[in-house]
Amino acid sequence: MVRAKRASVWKGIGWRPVLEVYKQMSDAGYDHATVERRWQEAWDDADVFRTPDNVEDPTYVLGMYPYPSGKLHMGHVRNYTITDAYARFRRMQGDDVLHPMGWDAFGLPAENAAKERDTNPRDWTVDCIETMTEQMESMGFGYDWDREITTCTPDYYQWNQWLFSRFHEEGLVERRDADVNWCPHCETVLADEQVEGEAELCWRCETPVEQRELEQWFLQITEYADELLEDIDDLEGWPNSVRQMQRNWIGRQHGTELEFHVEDYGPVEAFTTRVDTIHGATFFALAPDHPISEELAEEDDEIRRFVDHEADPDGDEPNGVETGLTATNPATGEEIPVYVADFVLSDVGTGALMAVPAHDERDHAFAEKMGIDIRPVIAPEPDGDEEPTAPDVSESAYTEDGVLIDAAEYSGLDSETARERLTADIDSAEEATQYQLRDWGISRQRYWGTPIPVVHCDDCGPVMVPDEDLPVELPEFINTTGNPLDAAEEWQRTTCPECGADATRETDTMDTFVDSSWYFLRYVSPDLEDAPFDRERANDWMPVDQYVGGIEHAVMHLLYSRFFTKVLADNEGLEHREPFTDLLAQGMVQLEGEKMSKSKGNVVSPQRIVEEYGADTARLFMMQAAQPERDFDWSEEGVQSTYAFLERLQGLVEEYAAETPDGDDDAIASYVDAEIDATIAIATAEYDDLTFNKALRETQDLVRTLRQYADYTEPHAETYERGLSAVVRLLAPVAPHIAEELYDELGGDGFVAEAAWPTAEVDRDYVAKRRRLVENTREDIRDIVDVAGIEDPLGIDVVVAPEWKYDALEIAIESDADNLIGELMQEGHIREQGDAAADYGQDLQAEREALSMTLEPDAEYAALESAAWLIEREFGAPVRVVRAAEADEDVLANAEPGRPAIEIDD
RNA sequence: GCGAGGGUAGCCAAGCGGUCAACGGCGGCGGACUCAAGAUCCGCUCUCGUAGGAGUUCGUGGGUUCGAUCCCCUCCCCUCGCACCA
Repeated sequence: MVRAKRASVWKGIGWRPVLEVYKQMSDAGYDHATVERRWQEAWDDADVFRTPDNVEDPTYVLGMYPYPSGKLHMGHVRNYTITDAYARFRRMQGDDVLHPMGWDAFGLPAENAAKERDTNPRDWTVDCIETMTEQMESMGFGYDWDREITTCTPDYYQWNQWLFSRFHEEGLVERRDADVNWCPHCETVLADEQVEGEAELCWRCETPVEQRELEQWFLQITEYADELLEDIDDLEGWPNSVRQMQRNWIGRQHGTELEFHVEDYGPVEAFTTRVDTIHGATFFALAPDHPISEELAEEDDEIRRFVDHEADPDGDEPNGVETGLTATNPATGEEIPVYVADFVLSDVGTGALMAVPAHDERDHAFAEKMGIDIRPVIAPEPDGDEEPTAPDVSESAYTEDGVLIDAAEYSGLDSETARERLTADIDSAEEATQYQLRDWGISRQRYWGTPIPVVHCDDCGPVMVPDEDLPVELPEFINTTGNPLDAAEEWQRTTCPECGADATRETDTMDTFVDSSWYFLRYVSPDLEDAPFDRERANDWMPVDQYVGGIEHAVMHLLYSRFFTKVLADNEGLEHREPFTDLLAQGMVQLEGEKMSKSKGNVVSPQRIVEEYGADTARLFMMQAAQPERDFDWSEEGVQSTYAFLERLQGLVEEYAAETPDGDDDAIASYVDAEIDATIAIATAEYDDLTFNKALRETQDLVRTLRQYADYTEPHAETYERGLSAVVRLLAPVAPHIAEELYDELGGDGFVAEAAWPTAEVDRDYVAKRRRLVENTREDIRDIVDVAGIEDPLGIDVVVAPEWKYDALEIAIESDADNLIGELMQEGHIREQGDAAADYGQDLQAEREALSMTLEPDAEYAALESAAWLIEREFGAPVRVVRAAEADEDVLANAEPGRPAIEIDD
């Protein structure tokens, strides 16, 4: 309340009628549509974002290219604002920058849309691309459109086919019958990675996936499993979550493969990671679809019934049926019963396992249910030289490593050693590695994709189409159920490249993830006619320095791209084994905590926002709302306040341009000047880190400081302009159009997009100390005024501590003497302060461990002097910053380094 | 269950050993301007305090430390990924 009244004291102090200007501004609004269009055209005319082929090693900034679905959504806008802002930042820092855009243009939605609209996928896709290109331009994204790629053009997809042939030559392509995931809705197969969650839903349409057996083409990514796994450790620029997801997906496990001899059937291979527990194996279990189970089911009704009806691999309960057979434990020679059990999965390990109920939770549950022996053979490591004692396994299994017990000559060994010994000692046992990763099935029974370049000949079988006959182009679209290529009979008819006989074309097309596994290489030389990419230039320009996209591609696209890169490195002379140095997985744009989706009807249209507020507002709001990797809520209020901010900034710049102020280069100017430096230093570091939210916060703070400056006094023109110019450039990566406009207004040469990034030499630590000092001092004054109930201060003295206190503080920090006061008193100039020295010494002693250096006395004086206007402005009273030498003794008692004494006259 | 990331004032969100009762924004409150409203500007927004003080706070409970929002451990909750994985 006290402070409220004070406002009247300094009303009207202002150098000019700022409020009037604001009022006119807000009535007029700012004409974002005109401004934005003007600069988009200007950039385009001047080829600002072109990256010539002859640059040496540009900073490669890339957003995951979009599927052309028709309209940009907020996720796209966020994704591409991040890359655009970063690319623009790097460009202003003087880097050559490669920032291209293209289209992931093959895919089922185009086929569905074509059917619905009675058109064809190509026309539909081209339309979508056109619309989205316009939208991207209206957002002000600065791409090198000369490098645009579109994967559904033969120019692009011929290289998918060419690469397929190269993979084939390297033995990385295989065709085989396989149980595959079949989406009945999409009428095509899906890779394992494209099936989501426990319910096994199609990643595109969320239809439950079925199993089918089909002849399929596979790329043998498993050949690279080890390298793909091990190189994850070096991907330090990637988020941990993504790295971990890829590790899990590859799922490598080291263990032992060994044979159990099953009565009547001979040796059966089992895989285990815990061969050290083999003495506790009390039964053997087969998957329901294991060949032996299937054979048994032929003869045994009980087993038949179990396999066909009861087995439920998805249920929580382990179910099983006894076969009456026994298996021989290769370590002990013991005969143990064989079960068919549904918790054994045929695609894990070998589909058969030795079960050790004492040391495995699942085996334990099954044994309890079936009344099978539970025999502990691993004990926890005992303390000291005590004997190991068997763990209690009646309730649950003991699954840790430990010391072997009741294990014949292996008793007493630790688990690790026992595993090595047993693997060596058991005849049929050998070390083995299992992976969860499967080969990548790329066959899709769809039209709108890259035709697999293969011809089927009755005599020669499947034959690769020779390179000179590539591309195999898609025929005209036929609107039919199932795969349109199956209906394209004429297209199918061809001759065998090997024997010349009549033959038919392969009608499967490639998974569109093939397209995206190398598109980042095509941008390097998009028009090259005799190779997918220019090898030399790719070696110079790759890898992508900063890649940005959604987390949903953590496994699929990002793993396949790594795989392709490694294959190209091994066989095509690419000198990089990883495609993406730094990866940012951007967060979602939500509405009231929920993901935006058409089905929920909570979608905010970027187009509407651009129309109402402009692209700059949309971009700036998004970038300041949260760190790029975090989810955040869209907020209409937030957008409005961002818009208002831009309007105010424009008012500030226009006012300056209309009439140059004529203030002095005084203490206030030096404060503003220091704040400009501080802002530049901090914002630059934050831009480097892609933490735009923090960079923008600093920048907006500076605008506030500048406004307060101009409100308070007539600014020093040079300082003020430097501040405005810094703000404009710091904002340029995120709000590029208005930045161009204001840069122009301030008389900048050329484009701000090509202007030099502002620089400042300041120490962030120094800035923090200075700001802290000023802030603390202001707070202290507020406290005093408040607590003491001072209505109307007449004058405020801020008194810097005497030099000897700084000396004493320094000594206190450095000293480790028990008696600090004694140590201080050894200094003559401190000792002569008498009681004051003793008092301060006691204070220091009390806070001994918490002391830290403040600014030097002169720096502190200067900082306070330059910030005095803030205090005057706030409290409406003249402020004197006083050096210790000019102050009274009794006042000085309260002054400490970093904490000036305060005297308020009321 | 395993793994990754989180839990900070009414909400969003910085901070990640002392300078922290904790930046900033939104919301709310008071004031300036206005005939008024809006916009804009200045403050306030954990509790108590007549000169900068004190108390209680950063999911929970412990611990390390002279000192913890910040480090370690337990537990709870949220989000994401994987999962009868042998």
